[in-house]
Amino acid sequence: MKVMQTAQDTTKRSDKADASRGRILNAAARLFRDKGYAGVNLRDIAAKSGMQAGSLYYHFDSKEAIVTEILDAGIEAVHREVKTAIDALPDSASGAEMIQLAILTHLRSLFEFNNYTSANVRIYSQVPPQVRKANLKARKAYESLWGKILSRAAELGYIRESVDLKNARLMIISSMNATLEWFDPRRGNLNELANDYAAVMLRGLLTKTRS
Amino acid sequence: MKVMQTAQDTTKRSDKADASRGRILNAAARLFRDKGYAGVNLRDIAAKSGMQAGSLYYHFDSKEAIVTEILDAGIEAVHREVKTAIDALPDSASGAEMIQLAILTHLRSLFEFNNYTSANVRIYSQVPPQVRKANLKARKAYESLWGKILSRAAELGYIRESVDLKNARLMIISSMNATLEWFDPRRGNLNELANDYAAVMLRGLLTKTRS
DNA sequence: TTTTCTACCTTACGTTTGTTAGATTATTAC
DNA sequence: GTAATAATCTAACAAACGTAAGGTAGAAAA
Repeated sequence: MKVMQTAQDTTKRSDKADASRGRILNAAARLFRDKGYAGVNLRDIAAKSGMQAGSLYYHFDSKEAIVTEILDAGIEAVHREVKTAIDALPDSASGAEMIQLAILTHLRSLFEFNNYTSANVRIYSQVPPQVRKANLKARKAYESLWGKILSRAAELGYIRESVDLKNARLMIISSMNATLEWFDPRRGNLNELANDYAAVMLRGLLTKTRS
Repeated sequence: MKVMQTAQDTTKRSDKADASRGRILNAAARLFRDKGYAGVNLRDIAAKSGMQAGSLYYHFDSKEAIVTEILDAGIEAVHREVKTAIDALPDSASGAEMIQLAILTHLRSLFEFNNYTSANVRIYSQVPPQVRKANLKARKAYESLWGKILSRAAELGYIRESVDLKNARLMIISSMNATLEWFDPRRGNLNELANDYAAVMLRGLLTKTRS
């Protein structure tokens, strides 16, 4: 199991310690996502990681340290994925294509790659203030990536002038995150969801004739 | 302070007990919304209600009983508000007008009327399974109201045929709920937010010429 | 005025919580 | 093979938790 490492964390560790850290983070991310920050205790995390609660402290300083790392990894993962996908697009890509691809990639990060991004979305508001503060820089950076995507599309004339880009950016991101509350990737098709989402965001619900 | 009463709860109580119950529910709803279900303890709720933790048990059987009542009241409030608003529209109203009004009213319930609806949105996924189950009927009923709104608009020809109405209903509701994560009604204008939201949902981001 | 009941307070219980320290086992270095 | 280090276990702690039981002040009823 390859371990996710945040940008700040460049500590060298043995393979075994790395694997254990990874199991702890994976287990904690899943639990946090499902039960909230305060709803999860260290004994549950330890049990799911195949160890005792006290052993967690060999790898982490505190519960806050665990959740801090998960929050950062969650944003960094979706940021990296979306940036990579967008950068790979040809210059000839339209604004609609850019936004559609960004939507698909963000949703994939939420549901497919790991639980870190979804855990971040779910528990960010419940976490102690200093933890939230530590995650803010990464969050702003990701929001800024969407700002660039939208403003590039706007410069090329793809976006209606009446649209407030600052609001639209937060609307899109938070709307996608909200799919966590109802969409089940085991029952529905993620690609179809992304298509439906992009269609509504880009073209709206209304017919053109009677709008 | 008038107390919100769920449909099931027809118990007669003295004015004083009613007022105390109301303070407890208001305090708990606010705290749950801000810190999550497990993140709030009964001593905090009691302190904000001007009493001691043990006294809560004169009014409620348990922490679960408190949160159950809050969740129900939250959905019932937004349901009632949206239904009242829609029913007051003239028959000549267009699909766009209906949906726009429903969006505005839902957002107002989230941010203005009380904290019950926002508490529901925030903590529903973290609450014990039996509490979630108890709230499910009210949730389904509210979703069904949106289903009616959208299908009526669709019958009248206002909605693009390619739009999946089942998905669209959940998309709209959860997207509005997601504004809780970033919109601050003390800094932004709620009516403008609702207008922006409705504009994107109904007409999308794209210009018509280059879509 | 006395009695009764309502709406609390006080205190305490058993459990669960995050965390620590020391003992113990597994792995690596020599 | 032995020593050293790394990784984990065991056991316990102090605090915080939901909850229960019995007491009390004030209002209402008699």
